[in-house]
Amino acid sequence: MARRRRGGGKPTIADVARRAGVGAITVSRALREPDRVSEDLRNQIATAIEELGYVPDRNARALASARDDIVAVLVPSLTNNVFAEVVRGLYDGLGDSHLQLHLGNTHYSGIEEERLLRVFLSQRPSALVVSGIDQTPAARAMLQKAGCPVVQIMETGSNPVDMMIGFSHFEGGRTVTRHLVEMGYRRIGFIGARMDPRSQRRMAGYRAVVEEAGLYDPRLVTTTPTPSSVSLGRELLRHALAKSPDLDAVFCNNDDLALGALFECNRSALAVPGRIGIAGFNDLDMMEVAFPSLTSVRTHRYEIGRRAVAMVRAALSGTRQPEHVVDVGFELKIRESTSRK
Amino acid sequence: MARRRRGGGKPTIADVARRAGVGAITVSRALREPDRVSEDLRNQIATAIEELGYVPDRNARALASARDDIVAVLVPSLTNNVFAEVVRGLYDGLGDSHLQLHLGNTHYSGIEEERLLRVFLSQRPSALVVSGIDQTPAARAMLQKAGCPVVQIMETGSNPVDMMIGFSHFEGGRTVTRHLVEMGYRRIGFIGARMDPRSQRRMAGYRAVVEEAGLYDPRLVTTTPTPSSVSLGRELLRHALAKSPDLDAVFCNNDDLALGALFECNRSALAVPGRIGIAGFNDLDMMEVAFPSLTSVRTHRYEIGRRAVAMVRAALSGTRQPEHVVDVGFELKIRESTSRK
DNA sequence: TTGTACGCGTTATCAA
DNA sequence: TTGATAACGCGTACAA
Repeated sequence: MARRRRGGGKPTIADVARRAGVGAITVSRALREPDRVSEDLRNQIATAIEELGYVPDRNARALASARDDIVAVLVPSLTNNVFAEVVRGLYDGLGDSHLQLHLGNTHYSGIEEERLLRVFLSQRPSALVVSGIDQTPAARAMLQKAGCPVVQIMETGSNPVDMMIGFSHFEGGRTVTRHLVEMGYRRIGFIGARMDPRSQRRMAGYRAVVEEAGLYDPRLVTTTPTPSSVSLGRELLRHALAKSPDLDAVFCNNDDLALGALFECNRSALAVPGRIGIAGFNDLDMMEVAFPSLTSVRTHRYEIGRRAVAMVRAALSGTRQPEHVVDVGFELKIRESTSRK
Repeated sequence: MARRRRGGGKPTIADVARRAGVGAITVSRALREPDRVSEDLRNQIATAIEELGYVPDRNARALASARDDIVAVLVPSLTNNVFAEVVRGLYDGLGDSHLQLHLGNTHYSGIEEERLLRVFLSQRPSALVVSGIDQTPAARAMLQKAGCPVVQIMETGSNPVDMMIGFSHFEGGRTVTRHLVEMGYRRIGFIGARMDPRSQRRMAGYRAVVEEAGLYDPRLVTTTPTPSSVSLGRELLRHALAKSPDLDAVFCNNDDLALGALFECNRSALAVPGRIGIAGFNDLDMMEVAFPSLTSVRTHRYEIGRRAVAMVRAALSGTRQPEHVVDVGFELKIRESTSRK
């Protein structure tokens, strides 16, 4: 009988208004700025909403107000513990703001990052959070004219699109390697998986130190583009030992590899840290618990997530902070796995 | 001079149309159904889009077409490896469809799930994917009248809101425990963290088996609402041993706990599996690599993600599959940690 | 193959 | 404090 609407027949703000005997705009206001609507009307409206089961349509709202409460986030991986914690930080940073996170997984691919950027941009997000500093030129261009705050996370560099928060992976790599040298290891290897830009910079840090110490030997380096895993750590260490039987320490590109390396040593009865020293990167929870406990570099990924959102919120509310690039640093955690007597 | 638009002055489809010398609708079509537009115009339009840097507005599109390509996904955690892999499966299941994932993290809270459901519903998603079968009554009601396909994942049960794909955690718990009994362990403990509904059902499976075998003893059970971690596994095993020094095996609620338990045994020189048998749940990559390798239950979370999206796509295209509830099962992986000679 | 008129549900603007 | 009206940018229906 009644003319059918195009949509699924869901109640609209007009239905609520009619039922509450007020204008549509008043309902709109009651929802967004309750203070500006008299208590009487507010109650009538609330009742009508309840009875009708009205749910506001975000699309219409975004269209009409030319704004949107979405923060689009691009990370290379969700499975990777490190980024999972960044995301946790981002969520927690939201607090009581009305912002919503929109997650995109680039799978460590610049092309995919570009594609997702296009998709997300079409949502007219309030802000953009992207990982790393190695965007493709096209992606960078899109970021530049996005017309909203942009935060690059997990790394620091000299050419921020807008804001930036992270740390230097190169310095991280240097720090662990220096520690290994100081502990007296001389045949210090590097094993790395995936070898994304950040991994490469950590490796560059490693190389800088061993070269400076006159300890560099290409046969000590074992990498693969394969994604990282504990089992891969085991394999890579085996390869490394096959190539250089006199290897006496390894800086593992990340903690999963380090754990795999430890298990391989256990299985082959190679004493850690006596025969072989092991160090990882990121300092996941398990590193401290392992036996022997594993040296690693603690990165502040949760904090990075939190503060990235804080930066976004500050920018959105106009109170943009003076420092657009913040380096949260890292912390070397020396443990049993590199402490030979 | 020119009247300013309300929006940020971003180019619209009308701008593109004007520049390309065609009607707006033709641009719209060129974007969505390129085949229905002559090649000439298509090229002109593409050029205009390029020059203007036009990005379509998804909000306007969703509003006008009363449809949306978003699949809203609610998971209890993103940090948890298990759900991270589910999400990976979901992404991969998308394939070449135009669907987009919208992720929400409920933090294992029914209240938060309710809140997010409301938020997501206001986006009028094309489909909904939620974790588990323990929604609050209010959440369940919202799901029921969502007016779109709904998939409950990671568990099976008898009252699907719509579709469902997962496995029985109760059976999973029974299977591991039975294995432990069969291997001759007699003082079989259970350690569990977080104790969300799925953990509880696994524990119920454990209890069913040990009771049947006349082996049940409440002092063998150690649980905590604290989120799971490797270090917590270590602590819980320590507590368990303090309470029951004769403990000879543990079914760990998940693999992180199992790894922590293993490290604690290593550290305390308790032979695994000789003195203590250890079994985990989920079968993460590291379980096979550990020394000794760790028995676990392989769950098909990636597959669950993939197939959940497949079910959504089928439902959306009308070719709804006959079976609305699918049980993908699990697989007991027997390894060194429970194989005493 | 292309275009015109109109509606989608909401909010901004301005007036009452 | 409240309301009428006109956008917001795009897609549908129908016509050309």
